[in-house]
Amino acid sequence: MKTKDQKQAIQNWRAKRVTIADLAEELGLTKGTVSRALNGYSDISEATRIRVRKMADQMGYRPLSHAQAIRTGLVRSLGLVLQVNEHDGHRPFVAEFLAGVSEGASAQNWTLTVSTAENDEDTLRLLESLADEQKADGFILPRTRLDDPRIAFLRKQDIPFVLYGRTGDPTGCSWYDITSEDAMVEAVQQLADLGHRRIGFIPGASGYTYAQLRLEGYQRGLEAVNQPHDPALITAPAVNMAEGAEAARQLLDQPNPPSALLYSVDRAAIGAYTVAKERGLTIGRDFSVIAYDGVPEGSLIDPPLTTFQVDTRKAGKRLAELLIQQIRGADPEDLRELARARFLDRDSHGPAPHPVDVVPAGNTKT
Amino acid sequence: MKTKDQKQAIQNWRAKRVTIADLAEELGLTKGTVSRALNGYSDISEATRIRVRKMADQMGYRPLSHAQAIRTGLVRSLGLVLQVNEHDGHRPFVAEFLAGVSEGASAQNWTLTVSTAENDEDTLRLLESLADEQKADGFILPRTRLDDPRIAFLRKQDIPFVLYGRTGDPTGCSWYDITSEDAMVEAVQQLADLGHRRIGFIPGASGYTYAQLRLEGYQRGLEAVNQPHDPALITAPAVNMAEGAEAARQLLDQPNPPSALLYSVDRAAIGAYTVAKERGLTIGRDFSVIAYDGVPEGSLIDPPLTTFQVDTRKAGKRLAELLIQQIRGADPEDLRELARARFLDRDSHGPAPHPVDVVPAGNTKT
DNA sequence: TGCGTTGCCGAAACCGGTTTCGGGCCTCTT
DNA sequence: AAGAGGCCCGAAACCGGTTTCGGCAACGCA
Repeated sequence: MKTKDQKQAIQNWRAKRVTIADLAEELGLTKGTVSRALNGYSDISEATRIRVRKMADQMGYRPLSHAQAIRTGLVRSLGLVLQVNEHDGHRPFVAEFLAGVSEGASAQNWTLTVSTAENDEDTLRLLESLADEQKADGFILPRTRLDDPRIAFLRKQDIPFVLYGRTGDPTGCSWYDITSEDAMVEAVQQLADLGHRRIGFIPGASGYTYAQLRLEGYQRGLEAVNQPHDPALITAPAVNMAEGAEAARQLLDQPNPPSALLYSVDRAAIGAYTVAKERGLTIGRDFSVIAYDGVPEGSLIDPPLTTFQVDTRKAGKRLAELLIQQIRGADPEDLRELARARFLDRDSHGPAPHPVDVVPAGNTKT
Repeated sequence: MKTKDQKQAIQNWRAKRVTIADLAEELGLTKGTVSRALNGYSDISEATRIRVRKMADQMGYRPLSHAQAIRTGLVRSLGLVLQVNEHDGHRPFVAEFLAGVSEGASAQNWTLTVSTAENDEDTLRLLESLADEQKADGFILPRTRLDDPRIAFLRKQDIPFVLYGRTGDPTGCSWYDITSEDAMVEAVQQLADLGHRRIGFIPGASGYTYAQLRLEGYQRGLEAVNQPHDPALITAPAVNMAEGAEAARQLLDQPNPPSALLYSVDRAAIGAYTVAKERGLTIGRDFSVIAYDGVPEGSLIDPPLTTFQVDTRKAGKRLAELLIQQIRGADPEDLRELARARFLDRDSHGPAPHPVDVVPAGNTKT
């Protein structure tokens, strides 16, 4: 079953690694005592605790997490299942997100187990087997939906998890999220201040919590600036260039077209650039565009896209920290955090083209 | 140290999970026998082997990899350390790559442990601790260099690894790679066929194997079409938009400027678009651009970028498979695979602007 | 002085697997 | 018919940790 080389290799690392038994012998104690000392049991005297701790450092002892796991059931690993065949609006962020999670995890000497799935069924299957085979002690769920099968599953199985995003039924859920709804409110206000009186809205993928929240943000924004809700100003969901372009056409072709388009998603907003070129319009002058996400391409296109930037890396880091806390016994409902997106004031938005009746004072960009 | 909830939770999954002892009891055998039966030892009769196999399936027995690991030293996990603060030309591919690796790994019931690092030192430290703590049985090394500290380290420690890319000293190395040098040859030939007599080359990040190979490919291409090597046609390395633009300026400002620019990296090539706009030139007509990588933005810009596409997902998958083979005892030097990039014939290249003396017959794009 | 606490640690079981060792039974020779 | 050998499996040690249990010694108190 095994080659000689392999056995040799195994021999090698076995020779090097210092075990708890080595430590115990060196200290003149038993394994059990050493273990309890290191794990802070109260029946170990302060003196020996320190002595053990010191010797452990000195000898470079590091317990094997999977040897511990066999008794404790914890492998000190966070699970992440990425669904990759969706609209790929989030792919540019994967690296950032991983960096964050990894940073948060390895700071406490935890690791990250990643897996990818094609669809919901796959995802659930993976969550199940990863949990069952104890490859991960808990999971980070990105891109949450209002009604999310992953949440239902993990909740039922009593497996710890944290959400990147919020969800319909928050019972027993922890999360970290960016308040993109606030960003939408802010965007509407900015546009209204610039004289825009009809603002079109292009929602994100339906079913996802973020899409719902951004829509609500848009609506709250309208109320804040005393503009009427007009269903004709809200298009079908758009998450990529083609859909974004289609949405732009539909809005601009109306008898009373909006002078500003508020996109839920950057990559859809890029579609508006195609439409502008088609029609010889200049974005930022003939009509305004504001979006959300902060994809890198946004700064490359002409004019650079006004949008909101998300600190994806920090999100990953906080999620890792929250999940670890939860696995260690914290109450999930105490672990909820929100942060704001950063406004990137670029050139795809500007004053409304046709001067309107009343422009609020002090907001006329010369 | 632990809450009651946690103990309860542990109780729960313990109750459910079927262990090898359960299996043995059900079969009227001992753990040892069952274990040997499942692992294909020769001292178990075919009959009982089948009986055990069947019962295992029926009861849904799945061994805990970390329980096995404590004796075997193998956790059935692949390690991947991503360096994230580099020029981010490869970030868009991270998701694809992960999907591939994950696919290859989970097909054989292995998992993937990911970690990120800021710099070389970090990376080595992580490799060391992941290997030492047996979080991974081997590693996949992306973005290899001619002289790669990771390779030196892992080789010395006798830890299995596979390269995504090649390296200076191939002793004991396995790899999967795309022959981007062939792509460069092909590009030069295409351009020469279109009448280009001076082709500029913009190298990738120095130190990386790919950069060296692509440069050699460019030079081989020149020889194949009988064009002279002119050092003035080779710029400093460029891996992002700014550097790419600078390289374009430098080449186009020469007294005898090239009519085509061959970039090692897509994201640098995008810089040429800025320069074209600055000078009122049209890419694909006034001068040609061909690049390499196949980043998504390439199809969004105007004109769409002619480039070579890499099947990153497949690369990840093959790498996972190769690494698993190696860990199972295969000779690393038998595990080497090369594949070709796919030419994306888009619009950023075209016939040379100033008709030249001799145009090879049959290659005049009308 | 006697007795119950308390503090502290050793001994041993335990977790879920793997691997070594030895021996019973059957078969095949001679 | 007896010895040799092979086929199979049980028994037990082992891997590197954790956790339970019990007991010894010192201490406090009456």
